[in-house]
Amino acid sequence: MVSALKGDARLPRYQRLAETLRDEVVTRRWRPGEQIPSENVIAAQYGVAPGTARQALARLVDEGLLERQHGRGTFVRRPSFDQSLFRFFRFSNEAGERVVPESRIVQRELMRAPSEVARQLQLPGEAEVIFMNRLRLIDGVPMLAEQIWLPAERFAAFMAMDASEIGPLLYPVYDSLCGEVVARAEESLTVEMATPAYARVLRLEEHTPLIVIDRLAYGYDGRPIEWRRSRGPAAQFKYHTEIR
Amino acid sequence: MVSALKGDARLPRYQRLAETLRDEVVTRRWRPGEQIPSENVIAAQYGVAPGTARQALARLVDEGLLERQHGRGTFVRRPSFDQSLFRFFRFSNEAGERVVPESRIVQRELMRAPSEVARQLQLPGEAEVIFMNRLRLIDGVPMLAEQIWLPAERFAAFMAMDASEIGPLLYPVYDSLCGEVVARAEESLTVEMATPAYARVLRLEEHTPLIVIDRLAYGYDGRPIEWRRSRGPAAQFKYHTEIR
DNA sequence: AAGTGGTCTAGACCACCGC
DNA sequence: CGGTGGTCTAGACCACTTT
Repeated sequence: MVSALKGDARLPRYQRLAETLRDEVVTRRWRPGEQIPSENVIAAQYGVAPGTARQALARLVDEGLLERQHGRGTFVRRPSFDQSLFRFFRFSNEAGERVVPESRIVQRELMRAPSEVARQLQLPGEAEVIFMNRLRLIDGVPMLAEQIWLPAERFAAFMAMDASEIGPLLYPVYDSLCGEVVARAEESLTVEMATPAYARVLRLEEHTPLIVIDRLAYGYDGRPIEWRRSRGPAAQFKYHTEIR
Repeated sequence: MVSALKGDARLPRYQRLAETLRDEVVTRRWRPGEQIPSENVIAAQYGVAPGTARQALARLVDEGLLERQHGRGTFVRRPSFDQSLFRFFRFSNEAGERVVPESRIVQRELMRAPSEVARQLQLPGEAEVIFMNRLRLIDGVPMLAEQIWLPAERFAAFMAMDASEIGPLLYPVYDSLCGEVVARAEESLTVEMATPAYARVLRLEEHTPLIVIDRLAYGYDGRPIEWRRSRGPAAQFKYHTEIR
């Protein structure tokens, strides 16, 4: 039997099919890394021509939701953006090699959400959040100071976890422990002068400029999951982009 | 009679057709703003199915080379990226409105290319370049200090032009006077401390951080056209981006 | 009404992958 | 080898713009 397409019947079929398939990912019936049915199967399932199914799949690949591999199949893309730091900072160790910075959680506690945090995470003002203070280090030298906030309600299992068992990559932990998958994030960059406290932590002179990166991470369903603010030395900052 | 497709015959037709059409733009047989033949005409012209022509056109739209308008036709896109400053700085006048900064060319002269300029513009070390020093101001207050270098050989007509007749947008002037069309550009951002000279020009305290934007602009053919380095107050800097 | 791009169909054949 | 996605064809019909 043919399944129904979501959305307004006046919309193009490939758009309605794309929305229908997107929903499979959003509701986690299709999970990251998983293979989805072939385009012929999907076409038959929803009663459209293979070319139309193809167009829908192409759109979802464009959006970064799916990945296609010639001869193998179509898969739900596993988002991974912990390389994101490298887009902004030149981090290398003494040998000049690029490395993933080591990670040290300095502090982790429950608190009432500060007003900006509540606003960013779209929580009521009195909501509880998990607050973390984290350092990223290379060869033992602190390169980045991060503050991280999570809605306490959805991250109870994370709060219960032993801090020493948490590796440098948080998003996979969010997924496996709390079922929260980060699908995309918005970042905004500004420059500020190091306060004495940050200068001490990052071993810089006072009144050295810092790059501040605010990142709001969203799930597939568009809800905010995590807000973090990272500070690093502006001297290490370099960003490259193309425009047209 | 059917025209020949460019490129290796083992490549997909739509790729070869895309390259062939790209060449029409690169060689300026099709000029920015101009309408190009319809997909049916192109398909017949090159002996491919309309769907294949369509695929080639879609790719060129993706690349930003063409624009399609339903019911009207397909057009060579007119690149325009002087809004690029707004991606990095929040410039507004006393009334809080966004404005295109006024432009004042402080200096314009011929010189031997400094080594970095020669490298960026891919010129021999002894080549002559046009050097410009330019200020961008809002309500008479300098917001941005720019240094601009052009290959003297290709920009003789620009050098001859009266400086007072040059508006805030240089790229259209490059096009109309010298036939040099900027198709894309690469930018890289870093932070540095204001030297006394820049602090004075931009009316900032000394040891204030500046954002430095290096921009190398390329023509459709991939040759570098212009190199510029702009400096503005880091306090006004804000950059927003999405990752997934 | 004529011409354009947008959607959709129903195939064919090819290239790549894993068994 | 069978199954997958990638390319290509040759149409039909629709939606939009212009004359």
